[in-house]
Amino acid sequence: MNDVLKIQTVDESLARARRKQIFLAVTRVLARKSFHQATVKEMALEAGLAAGSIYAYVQSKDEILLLLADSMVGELVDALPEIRARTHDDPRHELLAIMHAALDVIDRYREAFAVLNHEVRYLEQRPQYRTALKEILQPYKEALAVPLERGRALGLIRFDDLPSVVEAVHMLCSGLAMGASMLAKTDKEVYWREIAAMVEGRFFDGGGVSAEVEET
Amino acid sequence: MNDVLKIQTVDESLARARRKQIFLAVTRVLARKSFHQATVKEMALEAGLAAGSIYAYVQSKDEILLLLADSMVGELVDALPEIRARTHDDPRHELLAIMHAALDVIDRYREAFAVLNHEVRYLEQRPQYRTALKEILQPYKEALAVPLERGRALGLIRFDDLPSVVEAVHMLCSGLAMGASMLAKTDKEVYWREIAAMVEGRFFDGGGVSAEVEET
Amino acid sequence: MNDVLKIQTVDESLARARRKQIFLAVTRVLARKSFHQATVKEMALEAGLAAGSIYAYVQSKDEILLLLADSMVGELVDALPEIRARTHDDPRHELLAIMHAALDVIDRYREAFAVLNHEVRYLEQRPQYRTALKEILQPYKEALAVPLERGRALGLIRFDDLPSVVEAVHMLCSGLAMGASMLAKTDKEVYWREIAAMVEGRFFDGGGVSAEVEET
Amino acid sequence: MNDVLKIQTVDESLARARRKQIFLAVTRVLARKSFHQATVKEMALEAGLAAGSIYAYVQSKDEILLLLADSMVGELVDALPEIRARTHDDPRHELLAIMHAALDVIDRYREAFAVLNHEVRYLEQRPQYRTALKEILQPYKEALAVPLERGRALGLIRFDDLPSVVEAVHMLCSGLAMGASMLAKTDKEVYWREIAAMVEGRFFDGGGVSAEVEET
DNA sequence: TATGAATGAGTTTTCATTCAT
DNA sequence: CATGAATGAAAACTCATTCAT
Repeated sequence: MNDVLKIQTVDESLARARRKQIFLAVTRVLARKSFHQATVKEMALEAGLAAGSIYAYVQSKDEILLLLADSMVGELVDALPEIRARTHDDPRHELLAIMHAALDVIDRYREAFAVLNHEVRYLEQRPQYRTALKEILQPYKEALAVPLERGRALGLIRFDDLPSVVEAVHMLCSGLAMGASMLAKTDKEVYWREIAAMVEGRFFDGGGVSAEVEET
Repeated sequence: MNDVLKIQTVDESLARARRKQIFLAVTRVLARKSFHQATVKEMALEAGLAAGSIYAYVQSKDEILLLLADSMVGELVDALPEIRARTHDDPRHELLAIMHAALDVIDRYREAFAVLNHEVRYLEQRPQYRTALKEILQPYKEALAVPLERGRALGLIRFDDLPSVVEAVHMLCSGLAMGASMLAKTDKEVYWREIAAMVEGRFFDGGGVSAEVEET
Repeated sequence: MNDVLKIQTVDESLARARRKQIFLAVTRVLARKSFHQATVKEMALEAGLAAGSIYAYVQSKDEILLLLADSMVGELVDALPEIRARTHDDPRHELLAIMHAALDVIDRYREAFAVLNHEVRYLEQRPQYRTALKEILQPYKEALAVPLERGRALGLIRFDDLPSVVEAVHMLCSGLAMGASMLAKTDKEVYWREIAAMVEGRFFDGGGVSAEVEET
Repeated sequence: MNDVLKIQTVDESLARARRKQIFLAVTRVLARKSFHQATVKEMALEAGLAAGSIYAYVQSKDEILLLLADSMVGELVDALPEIRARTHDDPRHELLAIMHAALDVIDRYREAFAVLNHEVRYLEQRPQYRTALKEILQPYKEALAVPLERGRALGLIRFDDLPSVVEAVHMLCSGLAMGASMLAKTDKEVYWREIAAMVEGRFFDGGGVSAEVEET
């Protein structure tokens, strides 16, 4: 959980549970309605809270979007240790595994992500949200940076500006995920396999890990 | 202009002009704000109309989205005669040219299209809008069907279900356009060239018109 | 037609026809909707006029109610010569015949009268309308006054304050008409017959009854 | 309080109090203005609520009319136990006493009733309101049915179709009340005495309870 | 912390009225 | 006089947010 969303909490673990509750509830609501059609009350009730109680975890309706982003990044970050253990410090494997994990999260919370992806445009126009979002995405971007940096150190990949490469990888993930969500299940698998190959080719000048990725 | 949006006006040419005014105004507003942040009043004023006057051309705020779709399809349809003249009944050329024109329209009204693309999900949940949208998109889909049908007649392309191929082509266009809008100008050109090749390969099993398309 | 509703008119007979048109149209509309649910446009169109044209005959929506009253009184007044000829200056006959004619008019334009009867409360709270209404009803009340006065001159009826007796007779008519409109056709005939007897008894034979009436 | 008007409140006793507040406030407002001239805000403020708060107790402005009906019927129903105790199961006494109580309620909330009586026409054209109104009036009509049924069982009164007799009695009450509201206090007493006699004569073929009724 | 009634600013929408043609 | 597009004031209604309990 990111600092941005920490509000005075006596019992941090309870708060964590509540935020998860809210996140899942909002996800469910967004499968039925747009963010603007959905009311705060509706989301609170779906989360098992009273109308006003959600404001103990979020300062405004718009901040619910930040909570969404934070929760998704949280799920991804939780998966990192296992990924790192599994990929044995191989930067190529690690990058692809992280991307795959990201795609999984996005696909799992498809509607919420779609909404988030759309609303982010307008959120970013307000400095406060721009900053908050940046902070929330930080751990995710750092996770992507690790294998990229190591790959550069090992001479497997060449680039000057780390942030922009990270950004490119991220956009690739979200773009793909959104595109993929329009396709049928089988196509999706094929699609991702191609993507893996493409990423590998684009960023690492060939290699052969893509075949393994799909199994994960 | 589609029947769906005809309201009460007798002087159709005035109404046509007003709708265009509104369309352009809304496009401008959506470059600044989300559809839900923007008020009807704001859009009306931007169009040079008084707050309530927009309701002579649209029955509700949501119907403004239909007007957007209708106007975009209108621009595309207006370009068809020239395309048909230029492509001399060559189905491959014609299909690609229409797709290119569609991408142009989408790119020209980028923000409006992004909004439309997002809101359509919710619009389609309401039967009245679902029907209206279908009617509005009809001419565009028919335009795509023409070269596909002719291609099939000439044995250049093989498929059973026309509507689903049309749908696939359409999704390709809108998906690409949305993806492309995230990229820089130069990348976009490359992107489209690849697309053209891909479409050609996918739908016509090889050929060589993609190079010409990009010049258009 | 009463002065109150005369607006600058080049051709008075055309204007008269238009007012009748409007009156009948409004009557038809009020059979379907309440005065407040009905729009000025709707009433104008029903009368075969364009939305704004009705304002050449009426200064505001509320004034349409005056037009209604004026038209009804007009129909009654038009019937007077025939009534007078028929009743040969017999005050009892004449009074009853006028009341009957009034009931006919009210019954013919039932819905319009019901609306008028309801709205009059609020109309009368505004001095301008109070005055206008008074003027409009003037000819009708004068018509009632004639047989009453003659009856008094002939010693058939005794009262001091003419206006309050007229008012009482008028309230009897409108009250009866409204009550009668709830009853079935046959009952109505019986009802009116009883009324006629009652009026005659009350005003012309009863002696002391008239004294009570004027106090009300 | 009828189910039709139950909205979202758990604390029913608070809601009950609020509805009474609103009822009385609206009654006061309708003494000054027509239902259509009065704004929802005005009625809410008169009830000591903020502009939007009234919508926690009523779903639309029109539903305020249902609340009026419901409150009036409520007052009548509250009076029933006492009436039944007082009339010792004498159907004639009981029917007249209920009618008298109904007339009292109508007279107490004269303006509100007049408005209701007028608007009901239009309300009943919409099925939802028609049903709701029926439900609201149910207890009142049942109350009238009791003595009528018992009277029939005792052979004091003869009829085939209970509902239409109930309807007739109800129309008598409301018609009378509306007519009576035009008259001065003293006349009213006389009027009611006559009514009682009439009802008794009409429904019970003679008897002598009318004299007692007026004292109540 | 949790609740949910109350708030009132903000939006959509309607429509009586005006006025240039 | 007639028209009907345009106006904009006014109203109903919604709902994010607050706060006393």
